[in-house]
Amino acid sequence: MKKRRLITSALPYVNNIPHLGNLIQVLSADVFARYCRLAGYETLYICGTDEYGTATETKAREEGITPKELCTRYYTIHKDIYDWFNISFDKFGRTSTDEQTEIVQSIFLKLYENGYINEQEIEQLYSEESDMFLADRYVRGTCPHCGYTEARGDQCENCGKVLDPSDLVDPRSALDNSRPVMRKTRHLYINLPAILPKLEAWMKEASVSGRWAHNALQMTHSWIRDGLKERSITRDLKWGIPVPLEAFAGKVFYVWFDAPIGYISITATHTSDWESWWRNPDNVELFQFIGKDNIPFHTVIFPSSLLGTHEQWTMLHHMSSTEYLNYESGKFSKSMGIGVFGNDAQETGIPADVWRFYMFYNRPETSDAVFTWDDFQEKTNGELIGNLSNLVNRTLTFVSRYYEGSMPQGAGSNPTFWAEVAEREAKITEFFEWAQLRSAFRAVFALSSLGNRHFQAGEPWKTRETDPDATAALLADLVYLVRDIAILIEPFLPETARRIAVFLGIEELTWSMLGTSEGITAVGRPEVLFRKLEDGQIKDLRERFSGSQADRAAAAKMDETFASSVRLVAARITDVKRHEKADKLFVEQIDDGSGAERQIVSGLVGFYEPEELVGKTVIVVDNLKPAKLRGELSQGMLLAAENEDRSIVEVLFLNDVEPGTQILLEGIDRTLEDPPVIDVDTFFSIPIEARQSVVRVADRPLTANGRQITTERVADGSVG
RNA sequence: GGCGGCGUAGCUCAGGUGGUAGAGCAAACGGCUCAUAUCCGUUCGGUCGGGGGUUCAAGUCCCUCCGCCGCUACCA
Repeated sequence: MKKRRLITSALPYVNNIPHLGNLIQVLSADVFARYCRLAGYETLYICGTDEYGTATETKAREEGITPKELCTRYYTIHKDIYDWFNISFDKFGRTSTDEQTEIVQSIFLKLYENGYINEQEIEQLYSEESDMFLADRYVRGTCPHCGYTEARGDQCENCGKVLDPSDLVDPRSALDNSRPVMRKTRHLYINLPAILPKLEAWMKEASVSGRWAHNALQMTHSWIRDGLKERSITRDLKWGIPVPLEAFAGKVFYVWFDAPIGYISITATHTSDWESWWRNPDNVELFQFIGKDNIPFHTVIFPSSLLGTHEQWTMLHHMSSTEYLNYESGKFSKSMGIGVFGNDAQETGIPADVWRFYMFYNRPETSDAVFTWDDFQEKTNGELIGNLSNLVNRTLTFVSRYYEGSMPQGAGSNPTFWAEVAEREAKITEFFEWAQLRSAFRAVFALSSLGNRHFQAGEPWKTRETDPDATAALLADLVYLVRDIAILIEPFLPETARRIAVFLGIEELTWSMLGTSEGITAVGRPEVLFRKLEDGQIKDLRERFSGSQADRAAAAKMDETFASSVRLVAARITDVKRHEKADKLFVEQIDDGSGAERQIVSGLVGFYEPEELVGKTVIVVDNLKPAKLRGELSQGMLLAAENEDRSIVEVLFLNDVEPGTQILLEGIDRTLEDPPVIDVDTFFSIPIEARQSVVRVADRPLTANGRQITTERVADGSVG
């Protein structure tokens, strides 16, 4: 009796539109689920959007709609994309449901009864105006580290320091601008260390029987080694699941606690019999498909939550974690809009099966992989069309042309050929069993290639009249091989498999048909399965979705960007001290002409002595967000040129330039009066270089009082 | 600087527990014509990032250096 298989793919966060890199997990689980169904396992594939949490609450607030409305909007986008890719979910649900509330609360209460939940009292900011505790990111104020006035309570966007909202100087509510007060609040923590012995006992066995990947195990172990502590599971938010304790009314669970439980609750929205899946470890195997960044949640946090209930749950059996898919020369990036997104794929006019083909042919199974348009074209034309599609086409065309579409009747099948096929099919099945999808897929193409060789070696176009009996037998073998290939690719290319089945007059493909030679009586004239990807088409797509094109455009106007975002001024160094707690840093007092005191920190120890700097006039980035370097405030940054190996660092000194003078780009002589505050990354995104001893941005030299700024020792190098 | 990952043929990638380097594509040549100028065969091609070590034997283990990516820092 085969076990039932419960399959999940990581729940995508609702307000992210998935790109090809994200789609891999959902597609992988789909292939596995389709395989399991064909192979006769009772299968359930569950996924859905993860909806609770501050991110959606904030975004909904900004747009003036309810979080639920926002989620519904995005849920539809997700669903459309997955539908287009033919993902065969048994249920694609969402986490904002009554079932989720009920199950999360009951799991929590079990943990609570079993003593794995602790509470701690902390002080948090509270808005009396809005009558609510403020989530970390709803508090704004002045960063205690760098002085940035718009710092958020969770993290200062300026200096990047992780903050506690209570650290903020002069805090205010981002909702109503009122001044929040400190108020005591209590939060609940799950005691993961207390559950650890159970977790380890379970993991020791599960990781072996489920054949967890080496890297997943290693990641889990290191996570346990240096990170396992009590984790807070509640928040003072509205958009979430209420904590079912009177003393905690008004609080909700933190998303990471409830999200994995979404797998269970979504099942519950699909069938009232959900416990037969999730509370049935003896008969159900759980396969989870995730990205490599998600491993600890599925190996530690979620299992711990379940183990802590002291009840029976269906726990993770096999985990398939994919690596990253990169795009052309870089990474897929949601924030920067780089790459191909789910909705883009639809608009290319390229069928879903072709996308699916390439995603699996090049699935990032054991290491990161790269999506390139050239490779996409090459693999599609060469393998999908030249190899597999061609075998189908040449075989079926031959039969329908020379045998009027009826199944050739010959001297019986070739046992040597079928022995080889059977061996390969067994291997492919084994790959499928452990979700080694890419290996399985490639092996199918190798099998197809074998078919092409068999066809070629048999030369039926020659023997058709000289030895009709043998020729008919050969063709019959090939037709059944085509049928087998249709079965084997169904999980990957469902639409294509269905079309081949139609040519062969087969209603339903199943794994048990593999290797058999019966059931087909007639062959229809096949239509071409795929159109080749043309050079011009690929070129257009590459340009349309090219990040580098945007980069080129940006580079072309880099000087403009610089002129409108970076303000450089001359400043005189009045004092230099060694930083007491740092080996490489000087702390300089400077006069920037404004009369105000100003301090900057520079990593010049070893390159300059203090007396070489005092009294000199240097160039300072004026509108850089202040930062604290090893405890000392740095309000700006001085410019220095360095050669390639950083063996020479040359501070850019100015002669006869008054402090406060703005440094300009030649040809763009406009001063910047009210510059935006920029962070270091923004600053460094615009390269300043020394070329032939002239300091430039793009090709424009920097000038002070109309004179070009030059270097003495570093003729060519970068400036920062 | 620290932690993690990676570096295998022109390209995209395979290579549990160490035992004479693999696939596909690209390139060159030849063959075939049933098939979407497709298919089949042959050849070419790598001191497995550099160096050192352990071993009878290392792409595979250890050390070190270099380069790239991610996170991070007294980067700037």
